[in-house]
Amino acid sequence: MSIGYACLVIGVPETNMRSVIKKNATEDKLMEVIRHNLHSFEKMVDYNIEEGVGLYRISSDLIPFGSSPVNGLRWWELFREDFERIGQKINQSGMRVSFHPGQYTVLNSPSEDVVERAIEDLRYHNLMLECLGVGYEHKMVLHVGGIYGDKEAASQQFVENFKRLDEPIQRRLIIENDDRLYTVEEVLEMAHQTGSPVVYDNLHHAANPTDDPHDDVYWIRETRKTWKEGDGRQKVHYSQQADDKRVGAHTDTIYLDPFLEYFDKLEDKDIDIMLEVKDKNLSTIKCINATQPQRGIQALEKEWARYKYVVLEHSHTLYNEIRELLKDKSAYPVEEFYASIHRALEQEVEKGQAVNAAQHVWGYFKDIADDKEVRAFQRNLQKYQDGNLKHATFKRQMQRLAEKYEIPYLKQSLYFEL
DNA sequence: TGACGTCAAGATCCG
DNA sequence: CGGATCTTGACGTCA
Repeated sequence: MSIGYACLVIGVPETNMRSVIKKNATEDKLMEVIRHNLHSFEKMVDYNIEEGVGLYRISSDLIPFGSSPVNGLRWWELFREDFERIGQKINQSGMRVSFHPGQYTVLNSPSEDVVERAIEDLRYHNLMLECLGVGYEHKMVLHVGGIYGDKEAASQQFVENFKRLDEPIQRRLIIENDDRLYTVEEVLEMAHQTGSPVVYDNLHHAANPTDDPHDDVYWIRETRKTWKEGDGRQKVHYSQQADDKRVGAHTDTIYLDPFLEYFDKLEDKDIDIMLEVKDKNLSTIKCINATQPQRGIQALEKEWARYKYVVLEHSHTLYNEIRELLKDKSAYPVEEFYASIHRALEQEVEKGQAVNAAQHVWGYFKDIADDKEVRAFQRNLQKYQDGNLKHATFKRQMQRLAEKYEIPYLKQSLYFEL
């Protein structure tokens, strides 16, 4: 069983992705951005290995205009060594990677041009997986596409166009129920014709249910049957409904109570769960820790190192409570730990508390900062207290110092991210 | 024609 | 001039 996240990571240095707009897409610029993005990708893979994250979705934007004539670079040759090196890390660690071409890759479109570009886009994604040298259990997830006034005909069109894909791409492709058009039942019907495994997305199902009501357990059981030898473990997407947003919009973070309820009900734990959530790796580590008590209190202490200053800033009371909670080294109070962090983050940041936290952080610099930096900090602190400097700006100044003085403990702190 | 989703680039504003 | 903040891009479908 693995739990994973999509594309981006929070609070890990050197993992940002860059992009290029069409009018600036010169060869030089494309080379530079691809090199940068591959470096970031490798750092994310390293992070995943370090943290024991076994499932990861790679960003489709890794190669800008990867499937478009705008990018004429033979990137698969130019960066062959990078792909191979990263692929080896993936294979050696047992990590499973995937791609999820977006809502604009539409295989069943009535427009031949759109279909051709969708095929080209899938080739691009598949080529990256081949460059990495990963097996066919590393998949590409696709939505079915549009309806165009006749769902039955559009479904048949999907099946027809599927046949046009190269054989390796057919083997990689898996299809997912979406939140508006194709229900899991309809996707299963197509999957029976194409032989594709089906990814069950619980929130899409809630937003776009089948006529006959069935629960997640039922649909996970049904979609499991589409996963065959060589496809790897069954994969599902999991997310939670944000109360204050439209139906189908997911929460910013995964709430452990409903997640654990979902998890406990899973009939077969031999499954990979891709979380779709704004806080990405943060929820992933939380859910991994919550389902793997054998990780021990060290796992929570490691988490605490990242969260402590942002918690302190929100609530001194909860900061102290969590410190108490972690004192018993034989216990594993994972649910209380994350519940307290969540409660803290929900609280408004009060100025006095923010100043207190900032002074804790400043402690890392006070002996190494030069006079100019010391004066700047004191000036900013005063300005912030007087209401003349935004909280975020004040913190960004300190983040710069953390980067300049290469302080690992602060560079990985969520104090600068949440 | 806007909404949908996403995030960084580009553009512009400000001190 | 550098940094902060706002707008655009890139994609296809549907209402």
